[in-house]
Amino acid sequence: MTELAEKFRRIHSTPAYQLVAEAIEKRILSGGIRPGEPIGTEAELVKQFGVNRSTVREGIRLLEHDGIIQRQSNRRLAVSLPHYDRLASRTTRAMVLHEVTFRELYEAAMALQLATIEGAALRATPAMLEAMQDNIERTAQVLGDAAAVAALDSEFHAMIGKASGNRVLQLAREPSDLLVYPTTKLILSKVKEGAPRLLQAHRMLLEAIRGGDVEAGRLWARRHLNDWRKGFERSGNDLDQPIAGIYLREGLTSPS
Amino acid sequence: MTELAEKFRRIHSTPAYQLVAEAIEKRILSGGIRPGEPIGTEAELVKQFGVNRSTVREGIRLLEHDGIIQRQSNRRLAVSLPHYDRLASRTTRAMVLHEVTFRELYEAAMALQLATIEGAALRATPAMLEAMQDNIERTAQVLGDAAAVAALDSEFHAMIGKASGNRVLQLAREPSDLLVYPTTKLILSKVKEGAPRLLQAHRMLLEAIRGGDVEAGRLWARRHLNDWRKGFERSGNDLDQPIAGIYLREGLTSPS
DNA sequence: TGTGTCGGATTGTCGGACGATATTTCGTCC
DNA sequence: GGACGAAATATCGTCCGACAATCCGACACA
Repeated sequence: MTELAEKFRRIHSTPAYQLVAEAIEKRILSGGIRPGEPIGTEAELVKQFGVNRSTVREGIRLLEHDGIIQRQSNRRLAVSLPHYDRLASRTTRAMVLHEVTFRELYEAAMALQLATIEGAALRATPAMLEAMQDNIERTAQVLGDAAAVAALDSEFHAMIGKASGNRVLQLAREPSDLLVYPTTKLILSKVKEGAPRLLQAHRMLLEAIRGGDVEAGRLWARRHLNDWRKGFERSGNDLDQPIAGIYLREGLTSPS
Repeated sequence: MTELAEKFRRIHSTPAYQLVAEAIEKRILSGGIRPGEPIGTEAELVKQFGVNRSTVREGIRLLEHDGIIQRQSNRRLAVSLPHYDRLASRTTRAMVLHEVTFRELYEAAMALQLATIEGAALRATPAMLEAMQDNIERTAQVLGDAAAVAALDSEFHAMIGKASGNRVLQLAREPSDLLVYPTTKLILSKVKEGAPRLLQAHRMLLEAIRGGDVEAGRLWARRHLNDWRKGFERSGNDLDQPIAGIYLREGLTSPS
């Protein structure tokens, strides 16, 4: 090959449907259309952009998929706030495909939990505390049922996330949670003393949050997650295995 | 209306294009088709699913948008690993729409930075260290240019992320980084002593990582981010303002 | 070996169409 | 005049068929 004196930028023509999506997205992000406001029917967009309806449809599908627009009961399109679940499940998918290991998950979850607990201890509202208390009571009543306890555990941690009052943290945590807590069911069904320990940890966490005791919160969060790790290993799993296997076995969590 | 004794679950037929997307996605996630392998042409998918090409196209657009399939030079569709940037920019977008505040960002970034530094101190490879050293030297040479320093700062932190060897952490961090570091430019151009302090922090961080000194790493990461916060406030901004404003003013970072 | 040409395959875009639903309009009846 | 129900309308999901642009591979040619 002869050496190129001047390198040319790679030619890249953007297809029309992407331009449509980007145009709408830009308008939304810049605040031109606020969440809840209608975005116009397909026919109107066809007229405005001067492209075929098929093209418009391919474009809006992308935004719809991202959750920044939504069809309301009218069937008309309206701007909406993307819900966390949606993003989390995407990220989770990426993690599966990238074959990240449980160790990576554990490490990240630890950092995020500690920060979340801290936020919750400082900012939890009485209503949140009450909801968590309720969750704990329900957990106590189904202590023998691994699946039920796992589900309540997941709910409990989601509550802490909400109570932290930090949506960035919540957004960062959710994908990991989506992977960590499903394995809890697996662990609880194999490790007998798991459920009582989990309940005890939840109780102490709530107490710490209620008292605004950051240090106690961090301590128990650490213990709680370490319990998870020990249980994970004791139930015959290796922290360095990729998450894909278990994740698939447990079934995909597809939020509609 | 007569009262319904039994409430029926709301009927909800999933549109065909979504079914197409889900079917392909499931096959990919379960490992049926590995990254790099072709997925078939549109015509083939039309035959297999028994729906119209328009419908197939709407379906594959979604997966293509998520980055789990890609068109290769053949124009044929192939499975691919979703790149982090793509997810990060989605998440960033969500943060803007949800009007999260800089304080939330700061808090989350702090937790994630500390964890990342820790991982990097334990696992950074010589090649990564060298790249970081190079970044520092380049930074020293453009110390007067706020934009250049900010870009190199962003690069430096991306390197730490990679060096941490924890992809979950990286995935969690990237969206915050995408929002924190752009504001660095703003800060550096208003706070004179910012650039030298930033450089100093980078030097100490690298030293800590090189020496595997976790505590020093955490210390300097904390200082570094606190500098960012102080600079942010000193340049006339309020931590409790939503990120939307500045983010838009600085322009959208649209990858690809 | 490197270059022009041709045919087939595939995609991006288009125009038009139909049935199913939800919304609106409007006439009827009290 | 207002409530009610039916008809007209709007909108979406899906389908069909079509065309140009582009890419790939093969083949001839220098």
